[in-house]
Amino acid sequence: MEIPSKYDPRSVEDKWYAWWQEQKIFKSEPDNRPPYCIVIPPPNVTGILHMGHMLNNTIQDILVRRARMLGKNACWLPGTDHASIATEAKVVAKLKEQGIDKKSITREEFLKHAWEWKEKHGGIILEQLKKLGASCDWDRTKFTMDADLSESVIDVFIKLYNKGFIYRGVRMVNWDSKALTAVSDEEVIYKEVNSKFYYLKYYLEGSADKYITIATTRPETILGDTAVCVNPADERYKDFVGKTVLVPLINRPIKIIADTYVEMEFGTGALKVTPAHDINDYNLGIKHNLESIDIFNDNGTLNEKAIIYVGEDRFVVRTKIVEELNAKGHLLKTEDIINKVGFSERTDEVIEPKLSIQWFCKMGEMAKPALDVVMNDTVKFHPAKFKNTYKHWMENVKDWCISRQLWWGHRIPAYYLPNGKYVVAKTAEEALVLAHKEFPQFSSLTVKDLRQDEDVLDTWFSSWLWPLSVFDGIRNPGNKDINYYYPTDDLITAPEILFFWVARMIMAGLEFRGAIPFKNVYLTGIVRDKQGRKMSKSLNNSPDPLLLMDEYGADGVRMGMLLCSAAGNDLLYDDSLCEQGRNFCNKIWNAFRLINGWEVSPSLAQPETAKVAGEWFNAVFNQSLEQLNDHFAKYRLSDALMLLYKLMRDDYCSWYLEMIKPPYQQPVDALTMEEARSFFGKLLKIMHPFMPFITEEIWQRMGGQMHTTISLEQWPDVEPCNNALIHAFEFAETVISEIRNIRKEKNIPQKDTVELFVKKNYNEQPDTTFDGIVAKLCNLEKLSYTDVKLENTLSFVVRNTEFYIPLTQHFNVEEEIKKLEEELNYTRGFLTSVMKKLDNKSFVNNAPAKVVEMENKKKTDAEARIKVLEEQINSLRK
RNA sequence: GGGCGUUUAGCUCAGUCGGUUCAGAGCACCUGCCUUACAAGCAGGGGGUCACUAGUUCGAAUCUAGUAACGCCCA
Repeated sequence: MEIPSKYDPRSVEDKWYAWWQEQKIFKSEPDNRPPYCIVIPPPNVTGILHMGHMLNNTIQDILVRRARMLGKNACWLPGTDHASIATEAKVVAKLKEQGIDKKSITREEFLKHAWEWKEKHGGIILEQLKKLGASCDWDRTKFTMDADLSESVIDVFIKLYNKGFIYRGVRMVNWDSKALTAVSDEEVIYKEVNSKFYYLKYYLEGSADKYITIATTRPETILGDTAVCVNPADERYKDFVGKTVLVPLINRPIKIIADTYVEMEFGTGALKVTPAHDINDYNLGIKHNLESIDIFNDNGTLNEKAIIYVGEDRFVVRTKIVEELNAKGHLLKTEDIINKVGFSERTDEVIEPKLSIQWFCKMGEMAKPALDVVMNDTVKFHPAKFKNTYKHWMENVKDWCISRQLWWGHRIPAYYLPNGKYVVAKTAEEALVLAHKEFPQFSSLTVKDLRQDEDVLDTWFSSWLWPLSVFDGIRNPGNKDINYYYPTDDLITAPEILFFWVARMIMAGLEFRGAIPFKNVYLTGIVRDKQGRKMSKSLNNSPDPLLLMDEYGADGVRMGMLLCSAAGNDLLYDDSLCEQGRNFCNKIWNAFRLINGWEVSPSLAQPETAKVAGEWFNAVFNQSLEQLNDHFAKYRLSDALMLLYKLMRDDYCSWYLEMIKPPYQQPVDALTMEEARSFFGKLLKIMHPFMPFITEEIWQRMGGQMHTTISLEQWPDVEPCNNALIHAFEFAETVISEIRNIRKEKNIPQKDTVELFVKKNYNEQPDTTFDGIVAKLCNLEKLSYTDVKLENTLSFVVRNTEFYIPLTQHFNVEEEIKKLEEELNYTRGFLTSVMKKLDNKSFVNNAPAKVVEMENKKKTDAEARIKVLEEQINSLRK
């Protein structure tokens, strides 16, 4: 059967993926092998596969597949998270399209729609991962809102509440007035925007001309002002402190207070204080016992406390109020400034700092041990530089706002009594029991009188349990799975979520199981476009991974992603990387075609060249395998792949196969064929984690045994081998390269044979190991040794051995002399630099003996070479 | 404003213990080849003041300090 000269991934990939699944290759159940486990960073159910997932999941698949081949019981557990804000926004939008307003339906009705949406769209991304070749145990797929995982979340809430770690409090939160929920600090993106600084006059009470000027970027918030603050050391305002001014337009009297918090140089040095709408003002308000006036509704419109503009949007009011302030003589001037404004990561709405009652989780006590395990490398970060960032964050950790004003998610298990007090329990029934116990005065209370908290928990409050809850480790801490797979081995994620996911998983692991959740954290970079911009929908600069895989093959794209991705570094993605991956697949494919096309003759003996070639490649392979294992141990996957690329392309294809290639249309001997196939098989195995599809395809074609998959082959052991051979070949390689150069310079075609004479000097004995190979690769008619210089021949010198190619018609004495003189000059310069060191007494006295010895060897070698070159030049000049 | 990191070839990056495995790799580029596995290929080649300055040292891309540019996180 004719094998096409181009590898076609499309005809291969789906076939093998389906077969792997059918054969349950990725299935894992506890047994007595050592486990290797990765839990997937659960992608968001609203998500579709993007380049970040491609990178992240390729890395996970490589690690899992290698572990499987190392004989471990490898389990890669997939799943998704419910992404409360993003999903709820999607569902609300979808309902709106259908003409349904969220407010007009009940919570239960809404959740029904949400679940329908999840069932329909929630699994898309996992299906896409299969295209990539992800070797997940799909039978174990989890979702953060599965019944068992949900129960775990609620159990943990109750546990932490009873421990006093969860409390309810009034705090300044980041309010998203579009999503109508508080968002965490981590979900606020600060962007620089062009703003205006408005200078406003606040007149002293009862005065028509005395005023104090404040500067603000948010004039609409003056309606919530409850003080003006100046620095006590500020001479300009000394007389004002303690006096009363009137808030413009509404004439509310407020005090002028003094606090060193105010910077005299900033703005006018007088600060309007709005405790309900600015975190710094809030703190100032607590200190000075100021009133907080919240003038905003949840949707960003003004409420009746603002007195004017009630019901109008905050940004509309900003424009209007400036006009009015100007018209009424309160606006002194405006200035253009650039300031940073927080935007919601989810809705891109300007975040409103807002006072509200939220649920919080105390972090201090849990942070301490979680910091320790990272600092002492119980949990290792790759690259380690992220330890610094982690440390800084953990030492300045703030309490975690865990409530969200949404319906999609885990509802907070707090039940309010008619008097506003509450109890925390798993069910309403249990809550009632508790209520009766804690509040005996409500003895007639029934379940119907209890009102469950309307809010749900932050999605991270379920993801932080992920490595535990997917194995049911919260509800059933003694079960077989959790005991076997936990702690998991490696976690692969982005540094962006180091704090609000990785750190919290470590905390949760230690808090709820007393053990770390994973041993290694591999932090990937962000995939950017060629110009270094983040990939985003709005820029439309992100390629569709599915189209990419269609064009270059999953293996090609996997290789493309990985080639440029040192751990922790951002990678600048370009299609040409995938092209390189595709080309490499084609190279491997053609190596297979070559071998596959050889006819074997059982009667042929193995030629000496093929024997040497086999020994040499065996040595190279084992040396490379050792390095490869080392790269894996250090999580240097990009280096590992590059090593494989060179091993396959340069060493196997360009050198080894050319060494053993039988003459055109001649058969190959059986032993050489066997060796070539065996090496190829080993190469396929160690490349398999990176390129699972092509390696399986060729493996099957070579073996023709459908019952064994390369995925379960054993990773080769490093065998002892002849490393001296590798070194010896370097000399032969230089000789071959010199001859190729001469052919090229003199335009001598490869098919014309040439003769080569070798003259050893200084009584050196020739190492003839590679002579046959040199002769074969350079198409030599004859390779012979000589004791005399040959005249009128082309020549070159390697180390201090002379080589002659007797081709008189190509010989030009001037060119030869020139070439040799260039080398002579270079070597003399080299010797000078060596002598400089050796003549330096401090160097000889202080440097380690080994280093000095090396310099001495360089000296002798250079001197010997110089002598050979000089003699040759002299003989040419005769 | 505070913390951290980065700066090596046109691009993306290695460079572990300061010293011949130290100036490297891949890509890109240039030259020559449609040589019978592969032009998605082969064989060659050019290209860097290791950001800058000072210091430590016999010796610095590597260690120290400062400067500059860029990036990330936090406020």
